Amino acid sequence: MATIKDVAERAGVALGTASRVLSGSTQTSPDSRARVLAAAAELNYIANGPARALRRARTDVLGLLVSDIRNPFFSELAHAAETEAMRRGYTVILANANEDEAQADEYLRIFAGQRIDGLLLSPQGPLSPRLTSLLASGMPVVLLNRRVAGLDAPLFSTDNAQGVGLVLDWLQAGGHRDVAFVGGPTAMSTGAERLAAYLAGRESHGISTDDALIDSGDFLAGGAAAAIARILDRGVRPTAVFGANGPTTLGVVRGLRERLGVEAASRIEVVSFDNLDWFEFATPPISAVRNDAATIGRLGVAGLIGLIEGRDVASERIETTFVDRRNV
Amino acid sequence: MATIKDVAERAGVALGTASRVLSGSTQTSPDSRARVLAAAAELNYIANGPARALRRARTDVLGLLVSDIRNPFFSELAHAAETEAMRRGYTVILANANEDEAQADEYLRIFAGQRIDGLLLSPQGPLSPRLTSLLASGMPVVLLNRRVAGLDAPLFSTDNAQGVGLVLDWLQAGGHRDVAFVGGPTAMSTGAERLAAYLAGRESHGISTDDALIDSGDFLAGGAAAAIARILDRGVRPTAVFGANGPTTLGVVRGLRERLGVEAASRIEVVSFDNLDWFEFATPPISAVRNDAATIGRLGVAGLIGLIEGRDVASERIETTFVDRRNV
DNA sequence: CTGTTAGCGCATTCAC
DNA sequence: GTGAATGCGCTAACAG
Repeated sequence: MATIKDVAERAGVALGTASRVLSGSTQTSPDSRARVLAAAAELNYIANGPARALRRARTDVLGLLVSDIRNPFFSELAHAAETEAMRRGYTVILANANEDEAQADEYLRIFAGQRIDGLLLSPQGPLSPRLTSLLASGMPVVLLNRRVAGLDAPLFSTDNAQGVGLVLDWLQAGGHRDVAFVGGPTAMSTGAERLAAYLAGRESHGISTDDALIDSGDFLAGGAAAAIARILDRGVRPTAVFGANGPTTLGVVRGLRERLGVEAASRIEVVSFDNLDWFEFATPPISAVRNDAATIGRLGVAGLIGLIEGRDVASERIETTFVDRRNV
Repeated sequence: MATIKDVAERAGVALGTASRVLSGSTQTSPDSRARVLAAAAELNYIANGPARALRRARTDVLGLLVSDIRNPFFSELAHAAETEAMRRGYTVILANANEDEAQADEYLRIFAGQRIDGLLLSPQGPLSPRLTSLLASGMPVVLLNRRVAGLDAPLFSTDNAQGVGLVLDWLQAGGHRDVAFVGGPTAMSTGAERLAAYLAGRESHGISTDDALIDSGDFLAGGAAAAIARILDRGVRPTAVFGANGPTTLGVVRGLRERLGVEAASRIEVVSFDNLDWFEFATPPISAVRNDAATIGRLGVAGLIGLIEGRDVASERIETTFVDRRNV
């Protein structure tokens, strides 16, 4: 692999000059500039990132820690974040915490070792010691969609209350009274906020306040199926079910069909936070809050770069829209 | 951030001793070992990756270039690859080519700059100059699922012919004669192989050889919907449709419903290469080849590490299984 | 077993 | 505007 020294030799200039041409801001003569560029092209020169990072004390790499890349919300977010980062000259390292705190911590260690310039974090749980020490070391951090107690960083997140409001309006318009709610872990701000907004708004939307209709899973299909089963076990018979995120709604539909059979399940309307490809094919079609992962990813990266460059960055709430599939 | 020098000072040993304890293979006295470890823990020492990489001329980082992380096949693959890599002491940098050659090339450049130790590649198209020069520089590479002409690297891929065989058996068992096939780009080996296997086997499985029933999209929903529309425009009326990958099947179902209406579409059986969460909810349920992305990712990483460590690595075909949802 | 030293590739400082 | 020299943090080679 060619080094900058090789380039300089071939161009007949000193190493410093080559460096200035290739990455420096300082002026260089048109002549040496042309010769260095030519030499670099001929040698197929690509600067050694680690060496550059060592010298400059920055890597132009951002770390993105999400809970599960297999969740379409996060894969869309990751995709958008990566695109935005690349556009701005940064590279993203993606890590999956698997909704597991220990693994999240391990990745934070790896990120620290790689000397990332900043961290995009969708936290799994409370503030870990490693995260605390990362913050203490001055690492720029932005939060994606989930808040964490004790961490004062800009947050880019869905407007959960607004999204739940759209669902409540839709439920009311459909004349539902007995509505089951399957939420996520209340330890996550997303889970807590969606539940809180639902509880706060149900009465004014003509929805039963019977708490037998409320249960929570783990924001994954398995936990949600178990939650809807528990609700049905209490003897209540909802006419509609609200799943608080994409995987939850998947589990809800599975659970309803297993428990009640396909026929009876098809008489229950399902509505979801997070809009998935297949909702249009369900029986009946599933209406949903469109949760704009791409915007969150894009704004998160922009905010993080702002932080890295020393600017003030404010949190942002991203509005949702609603996809009504009731009468299509 | 503490350096190894700080650790050595605090432990009262020389820099070299600290290095040996922290990452060296050579023996050190239990005493210095304990003191260095204690000092490192107290200082919250995390080795500077770039400096280490510079000196060792390796980064312990693998690059993974996929075509679209939003495709569940790849997000599952990426997840498995990342987990396996971490288990073996490597970090993965994930890049999305967006099914775009120029972007793929740009990422190869970034990978080269980061001095990754090896590359997991799911190629987009033909051999680009940059890929050629990467290979020429001795970069270890394994191919995931897609072959590329002129590149002789170990390939870890689905057994496409075997998977298509399972579909053909299932179609025959269902008594289908008029079957539409919606494939992907034949420039991709995946697309070409699935089509070839289908064409080769259809006659012996009692399926019409009318080529009006065959068309191809881009392995994305949009292209597939257009392809099934073209097929219907030719006046043929299939009783079953075979979608050659997950997004394709999504597009097929959309296209059928748009074109024929929900009622008529529900009388057409759909079968898919790649098994998606929602197939059980479709009307009628969609049977599918389970394409084991996780195994491909895991074996790919294992193979790549083998290459990096100088071992011989053989290509592997991963068998598929079939999820029959016809009579559930 | 341990201390000392060189140098990985680069950006940058200091002379000129 | 350019050349020479320095050192980022670390590992490995060498000498003891």
